[in-house]
Amino acid sequence: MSEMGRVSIWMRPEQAQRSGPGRRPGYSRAQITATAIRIADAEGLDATTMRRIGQELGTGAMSLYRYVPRRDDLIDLMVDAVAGEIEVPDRPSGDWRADLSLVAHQTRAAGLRHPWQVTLARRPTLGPHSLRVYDFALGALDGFGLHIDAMTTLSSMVGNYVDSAVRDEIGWLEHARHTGMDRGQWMAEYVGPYVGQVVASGKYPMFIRNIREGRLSHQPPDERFQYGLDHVLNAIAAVLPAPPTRKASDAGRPTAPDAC
Amino acid sequence: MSEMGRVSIWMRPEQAQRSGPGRRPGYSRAQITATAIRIADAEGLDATTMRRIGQELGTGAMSLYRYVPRRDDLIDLMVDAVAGEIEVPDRPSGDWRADLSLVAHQTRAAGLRHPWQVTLARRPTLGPHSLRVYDFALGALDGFGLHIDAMTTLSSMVGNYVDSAVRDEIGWLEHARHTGMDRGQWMAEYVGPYVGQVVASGKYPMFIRNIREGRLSHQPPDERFQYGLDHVLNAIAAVLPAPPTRKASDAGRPTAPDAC
DNA sequence: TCCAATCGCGTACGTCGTACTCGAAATGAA
DNA sequence: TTCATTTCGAGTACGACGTACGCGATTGGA
Repeated sequence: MSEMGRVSIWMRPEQAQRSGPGRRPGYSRAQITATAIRIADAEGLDATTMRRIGQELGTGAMSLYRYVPRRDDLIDLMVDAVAGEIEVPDRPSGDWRADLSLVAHQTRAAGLRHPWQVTLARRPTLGPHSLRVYDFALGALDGFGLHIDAMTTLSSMVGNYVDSAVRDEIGWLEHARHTGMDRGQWMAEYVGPYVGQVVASGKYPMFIRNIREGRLSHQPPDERFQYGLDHVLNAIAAVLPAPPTRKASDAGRPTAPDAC
Repeated sequence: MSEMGRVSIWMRPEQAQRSGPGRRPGYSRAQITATAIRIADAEGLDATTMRRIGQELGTGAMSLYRYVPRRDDLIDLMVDAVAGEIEVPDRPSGDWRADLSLVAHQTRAAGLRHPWQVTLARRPTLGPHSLRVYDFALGALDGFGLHIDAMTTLSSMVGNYVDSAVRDEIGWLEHARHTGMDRGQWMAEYVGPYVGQVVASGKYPMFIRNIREGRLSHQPPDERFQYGLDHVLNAIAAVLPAPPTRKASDAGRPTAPDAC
């Protein structure tokens, strides 16, 4: 029994309705995962302890281990459940820019609904929902004659941008939860004086220019996100060859140099 | 005294040699940070406990709190110390592509030397060394007439790529430390059978193509990193206007769009 | 010399994940 | 219906963790 969890959680599917002797399970992975996500959304991942989840379900901590080998595996399940909220069509539409834009916005929305998610740094989740999103994003760049490696690289540029942007957007949240100060306090008390001191020091000229001339951080989050996303998609469009078979709508950003 | 650490660690510099009564400190922030980094390099961040650091220094855990308000702040110090290993010139060279490439490779090297670093998901570190690197990378894109916001966005595309690439490169390391299995075991036992099962299922066509046709994951890490970096830099080059004042050497547009 | 400030650090508290264990419950076979 | 078999629920316990608190030892200035 102490050999549990020596293998990927995705290889240990929950046994569906068993037939045979023995008591029937009173809970389920989906129920436990949903409860854990609810707690993490409201109070952060640190508050999402096994005891707390059990308490929320009206049971003890150890009961959960009948359904999940380890807390880390439960977090894998949580991440994939969040990926399940990302709504993408079954198949790319043919407009790669619209498709990647859709994935980006959906992923951002899911990230904002579940702020704890971006605080994680883990190996990529291989759960079914994550794979579905991955497949859609990669498929959007299919049909240009690119090598699969090039498609992966370009597609992940969008993914990397979204991750980074969402992390910036809510990065202060976890910190706020730890210290109990909201964003205003954080700016004013925690880093504000330090930033002022750095600016006054005269070192780091680009950092200072960013503080002085940068408008991005003063814009509404939606516009800020779109601004960066447009830059990334423009850069991709600029290296994307013209689609060979597909009719060139405004999708492919014509006259692009070849990239591979 | 319990008000300690309610403000950024960078606003609480270590008091240099104090003059006045009282015992002289026997340790230093730099010494504690270096010790913590050494432990984290060898055994991972989880093993880098306050007790362990103290033990390595021949003292107790609580002694460290004379120098560092909280463990989180010590981690900030560690991150900035790693940034201090990134060697960049005082000022960009004028060849933006060479400059960004330098930062990318140096950052990767530092990340590989300190694998724990990429497992962190934190607000950006504002320490002096981090700011220096940030300033250099941003300055490389100066002189094209771009708005500071555009420069920030493009520069961070490189940073995001490096972060993601290094994370992929050593992502299995932390996991290996937790489970005690090396990469071979991890592939063969942990996800291997699952990946085979996914491929056999026939779903996720792009994922399958990546497994079947993708050469990237079978290449040496250095080439893999360079491949992705070239794509990112090519994409940036493709949206970069011609430099107005600077003589157009091979810097702005490398005339080598195909890197595959 | 003596005072006050500072350091080193032992002790202790509340928290965590989870290994172990055993009674309770649910089934199929008799 | 009865009972052996199997699984579930959950209490207890262990060894970590970060760190609050407090006290004796050390030091420079008056």
